[in-house]
Amino acid sequence: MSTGKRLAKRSILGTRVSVPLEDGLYYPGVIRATKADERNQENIYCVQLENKENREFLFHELIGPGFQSIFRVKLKKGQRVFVTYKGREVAGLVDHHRPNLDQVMITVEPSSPNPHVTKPTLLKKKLEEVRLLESRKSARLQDLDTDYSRLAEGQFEIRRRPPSLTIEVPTLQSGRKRRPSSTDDGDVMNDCSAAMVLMSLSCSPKSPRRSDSGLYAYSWTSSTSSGFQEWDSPRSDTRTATPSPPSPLVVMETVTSGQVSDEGIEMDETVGFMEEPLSEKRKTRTLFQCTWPGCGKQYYLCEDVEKHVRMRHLRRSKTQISDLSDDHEEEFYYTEIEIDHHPTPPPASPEGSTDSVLLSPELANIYTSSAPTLSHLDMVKPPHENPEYREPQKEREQSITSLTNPVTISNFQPILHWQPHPYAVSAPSDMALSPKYLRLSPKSFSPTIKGSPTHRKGRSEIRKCRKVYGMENKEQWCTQCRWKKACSRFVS
DNA sequence: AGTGCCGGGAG
DNA sequence: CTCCCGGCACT
Repeated sequence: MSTGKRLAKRSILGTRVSVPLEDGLYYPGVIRATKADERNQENIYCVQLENKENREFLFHELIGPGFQSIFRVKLKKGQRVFVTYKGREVAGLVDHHRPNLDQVMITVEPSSPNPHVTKPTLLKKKLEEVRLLESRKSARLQDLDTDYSRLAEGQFEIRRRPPSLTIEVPTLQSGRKRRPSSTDDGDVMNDCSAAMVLMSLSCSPKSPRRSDSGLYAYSWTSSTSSGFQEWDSPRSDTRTATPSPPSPLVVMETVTSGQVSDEGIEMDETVGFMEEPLSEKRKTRTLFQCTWPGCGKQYYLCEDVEKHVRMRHLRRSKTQISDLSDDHEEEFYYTEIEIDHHPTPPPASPEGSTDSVLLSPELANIYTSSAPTLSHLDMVKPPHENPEYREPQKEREQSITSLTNPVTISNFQPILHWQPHPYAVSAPSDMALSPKYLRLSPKSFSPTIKGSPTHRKGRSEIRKCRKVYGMENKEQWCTQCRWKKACSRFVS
């Protein structure tokens, strides 16, 4: 039953974003104007900083709803961030960010307006729980706070989960308590401008790689002539000979247990962080896989894969390696993967002794991207199969469709559902998630992934937020979907 | 059983 | 209004 109606779109102007300044830190600002840069096929955004200064940025530099995801960023020490602590937002400074562990250590000072912060507190958060922008809270959220105030004296905050962006699953569904996601205020922008904006990304994915830091983790391009290595994918029927961004793939299923670590550092010590639920529930084996395009080497040990990335792909000499102890750039180029009951051959040994790749990149990709369940691959359906998908932003269409090599998306497509790991949610998958972008190259979405058993027509092919983003990324759903209303994003 | 979303209730 | 969800149609 389709209402056939779409929500009105809102102007991108006024959108709050985070922008990188010279010190490598991100600062809040508001988009005041945009202009097209034809040569780059990329919009230029004029952003007004808090000090009223206006600066210009390219799309890919902006972090915010509809723009780049925070997952793309490696947070620097001293970065001001916002997290939810015991039901209320607090501001803190990043102490250390370990992308590979999806771990951000944040110091929160008692000066924070959050009454729960009575002493300097070190919080361990997952990146997805970290916001660069302060939330504008609804009254409801505040109400929730009072509840917490009453309850928080004891251990209740453990039972009543602190709000978080974390992918929530059934527990939150019960009762009528609002999911107090503080991203809510960004949702409008998500819905309204993501398509346009992500599209813009798709046009110029040539993110400049900053040499000084890992601010831009990815340096990739959609052009086959980019000099990037190519996947030597056997899926020859599609144009998969595509340079793929070093797409850090995901494996970890949504794990929300990290939340409880809101208690601060003491508690953090006692809280199993991520690995526990998975390894317990399933007989899985954790491997570390290089996500550099065309590589896919796997190692048992984290340090091995880091070494591999540094030396082989980042081309750093040993002396450099020692210099870069705080750089951690290599962390962007590998991911943990878990293999379910899979007769995997023994992983490669550390760099140097053998270079054999355990799995072909493609195979590895599949495992990685869909380790939780291969069967979900069949959910990933090309947008063109949604006959009624409409374009909100006509004016962008031309430049987009002129993209010669949109195939890249197909490489990301499989990861879509498995975003829990922040690095998998970064730009590439955002692009793929964008309806606009999806429409670009329908052919590239042909179900080349094996293990897609169904090709049934009809309802199952309707792309709705739940299907596209999955339950675990409910915060990315359009508002309508979250309210169990007719989807406004994938209109059908 | 899973999904989409209407209709309607709570606040 | 916003947010949430029971329940039904549909697959």
